[in-house]
Amino acid sequence: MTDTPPRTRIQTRNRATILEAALEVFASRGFRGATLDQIAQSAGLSKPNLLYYFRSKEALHIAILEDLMDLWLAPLREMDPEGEPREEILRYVRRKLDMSRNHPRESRLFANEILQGAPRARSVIEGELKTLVDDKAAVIAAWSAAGRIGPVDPHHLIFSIWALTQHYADFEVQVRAIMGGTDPYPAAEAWLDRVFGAVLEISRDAT
Amino acid sequence: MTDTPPRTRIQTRNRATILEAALEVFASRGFRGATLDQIAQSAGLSKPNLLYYFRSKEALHIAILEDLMDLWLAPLREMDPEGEPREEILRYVRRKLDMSRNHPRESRLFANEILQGAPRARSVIEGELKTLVDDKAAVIAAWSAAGRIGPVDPHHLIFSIWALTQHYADFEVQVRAIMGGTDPYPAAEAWLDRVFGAVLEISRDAT
DNA sequence: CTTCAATTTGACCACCCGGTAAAAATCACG
DNA sequence: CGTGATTTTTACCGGGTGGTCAAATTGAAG
Repeated sequence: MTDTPPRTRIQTRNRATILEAALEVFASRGFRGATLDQIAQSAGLSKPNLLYYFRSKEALHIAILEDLMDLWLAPLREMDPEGEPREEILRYVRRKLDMSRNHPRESRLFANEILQGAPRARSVIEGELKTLVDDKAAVIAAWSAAGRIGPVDPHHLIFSIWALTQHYADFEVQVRAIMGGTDPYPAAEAWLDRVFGAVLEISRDAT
Repeated sequence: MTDTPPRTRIQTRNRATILEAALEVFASRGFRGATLDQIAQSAGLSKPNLLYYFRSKEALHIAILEDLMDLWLAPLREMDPEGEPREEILRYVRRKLDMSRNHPRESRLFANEILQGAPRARSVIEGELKTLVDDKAAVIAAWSAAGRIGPVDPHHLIFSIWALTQHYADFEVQVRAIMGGTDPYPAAEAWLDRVFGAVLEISRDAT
């Protein structure tokens, strides 16, 4: 599974440079749209030299995807079953929105992969991701059943958080075209707080 | 601007077949990822024959995009300033979710285009789309100011509707991986009703 | 300075892909 | 059936792209 990790300083440095460059190019052009020449040039290396570090374009893309998943799932992992439900969920929303703001390329790369049918990430999604989501969905369901938050469909709540937060990164061009020069994130943060605040509210006509 | 419309029966039939095939392929592989051979084969034509109907790959993609926009914007256009605010918005949500359900390929094609920075749709987005959105946002803002719905940020409300509904089409692979074999749409419909119902609710601590 | 391994380069290749040209086949119509 | 326009096919091309290979260069260590 895990091949021998990079050894020398040159290896670690160059692998990092390549991954950074590849993230940029893959995110903005998609897998097929990206070329090894572009990535190599953006990394300041020659194409054969790049291929010395990563066996193939595919291997490079997979490496990025693997690096990505930890970062990507961290906010959901941090959701604490022992915490205050409403606060935990709202924090997750904020952390996820921060991801869109601070890592838009990662978001777009991931979106690209899913859009194409997840040809290279399918196993992670059906495995690690699904497990984590089911796990946290159970937590949320318990909170809901205990009346500590309003009645929610846990899975669809999670989908909503993903959709709403990632939208600002994935559809950035559209958002910016409509909002003009303004930075959308401050308003988005307030808005998402309001949306999920309202959804988690315990129904007023409860006893 | 508009070139001479198709004349003969063969033209209309074949153009339609090609557009259908191209929608399929572009949606699932992206612009760069799609090949003319795939599209031609999927349409049951030879590549040169396809190029007899559309001058280039780019022209074909643009033609699809143009066809798409009317369909895509129809639900928002239908939002009636004279209608009952809450009902109008909730209907828009439902219509948009129906779009994801019945036209997932169109949704993914569009998502692909935006993700890549809207190289071929930029003008439509900055023009037609922005105008429409600003228009409807003003309507929503008026409703909100009149106290007929809760206080909302109209633009971000619209973004939220787009994000939540399109998510089920664009990230279908992920949704299905997590939900298993179940059709997500029935639950999604109920959930989105609940989400936007809660958001539009007039604050309980109003006088 | 030597020496061996790690790294980088330059030259190259086979394949794919968008697009063209021109001949061949088909169609519409009198 | 004849004829001119429309449609389809066959053969082809040039550029781009992922990937290879062997030689050259550089780095680490005694």
